[in-house]
Amino acid sequence: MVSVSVPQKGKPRFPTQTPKGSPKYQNFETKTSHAKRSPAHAQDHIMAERKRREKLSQSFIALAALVPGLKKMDKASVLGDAIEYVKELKERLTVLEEQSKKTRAESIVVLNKPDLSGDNDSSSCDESIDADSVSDSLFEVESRVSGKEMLLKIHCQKQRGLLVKLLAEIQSNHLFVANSSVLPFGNSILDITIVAQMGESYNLTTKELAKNLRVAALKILS
Amino acid sequence: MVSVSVPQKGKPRFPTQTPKGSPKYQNFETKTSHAKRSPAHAQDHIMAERKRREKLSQSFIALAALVPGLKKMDKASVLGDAIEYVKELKERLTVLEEQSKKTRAESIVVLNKPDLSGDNDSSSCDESIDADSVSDSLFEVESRVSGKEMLLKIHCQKQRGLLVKLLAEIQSNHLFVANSSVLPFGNSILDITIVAQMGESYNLTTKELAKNLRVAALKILS
DNA sequence: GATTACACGTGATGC
DNA sequence: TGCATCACGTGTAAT
Repeated sequence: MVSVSVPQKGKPRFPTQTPKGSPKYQNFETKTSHAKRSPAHAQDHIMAERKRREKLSQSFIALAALVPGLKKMDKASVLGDAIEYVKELKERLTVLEEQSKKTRAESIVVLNKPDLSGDNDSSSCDESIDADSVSDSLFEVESRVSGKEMLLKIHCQKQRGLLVKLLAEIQSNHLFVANSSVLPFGNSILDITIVAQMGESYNLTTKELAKNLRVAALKILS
Repeated sequence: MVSVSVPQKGKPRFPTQTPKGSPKYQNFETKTSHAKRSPAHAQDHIMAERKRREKLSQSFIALAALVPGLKKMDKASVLGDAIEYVKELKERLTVLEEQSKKTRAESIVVLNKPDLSGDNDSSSCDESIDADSVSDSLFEVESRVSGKEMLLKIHCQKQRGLLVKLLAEIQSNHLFVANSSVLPFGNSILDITIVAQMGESYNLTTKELAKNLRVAALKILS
């Protein structure tokens, strides 16, 4: 229950308006040791401090409004819960961002042609597959994701038994083939297009999947 | 209610440890109007207040540590920047969550065009598409040439009569279809792969061909 | 009564 | 010089 502070009569919890007129009379005669201050200055000081406090209180209220599930409206509780909330938000954000990286943003990966769109992955460009050994053999993988379906395009050299091998590898990666097309192109090229259902436990990046497929395809050539 | 304050010694900004030992002696003799308090109680009160303040200050520090790019360590600034930061985190989270929902559940994820503003209804059919989404409509063309064959890949929105229109356009561009595959992908995406023989008089660039195909496809939506 | 929390006035300090 | 910020002690409610 996030309730705003109830208006008090005697002592407002969060004073919306300052009293402004407080007829306080300083004890002007007791200048004990140090000449303290000019009365006008003292009043200015008081007012400034009031303003500062009110600003802080308003910020507290504003912060409390952003934190869901606040039980106590304590300053300490507001701060503490806000701290935990920020931590939680950060955590969720990093998780989601990581997940998003895996599926969406760079879900088009073309092997053997890294210079397709100039879109360079700065963070996880670690596994640069040794394209040297297979630079002569054509093998490109491209994938797109829509919902729980994946569209997989493989453009490669025609090899005997390649399709079965690829389909087996796909299935062992928790991708279940729903539709496929194999088009011969030229003399020695196959253009394979596959629509597959992504299993619940599928969690590979496109790059990882492409690597697996390529490795599977390379085993035939040995 | 002019409170007499005792002079303090140090003034730590964020006191890490409380002084604990302040030998303050109240003016016990002046019970002006109200018998104020027992001295021991007063000391307890002071200590409790100190503890509370320190707790708050520590929370301020902890909160400030979570907010990146903090310039001022003001209490007001910490609160204000924390508020803005929480808002920003929330915003980014909702955006990412929405995006994730769209990717996992249904709808279309347009690759290579991450900035989709069109919020399309997932359940409804694709017969009512306003002009805004038309211009952003997914339509990607990719072509490869091997000898006198062309491999043509078209990734686009599913439209009634689209395939015939495309094939007609292809043929009118001196490309003669030898093989074709049309795979539905998701609810409203078609992935078309075509192998065509390039006629003798074919002399278009890929870009021109893609443009012709796109224009032909757009005519259906009118 | 004891504990907790708050706003207030105030002196000190740094810019 | 002010001006802003701070921690402090204190009175006062509410729990």
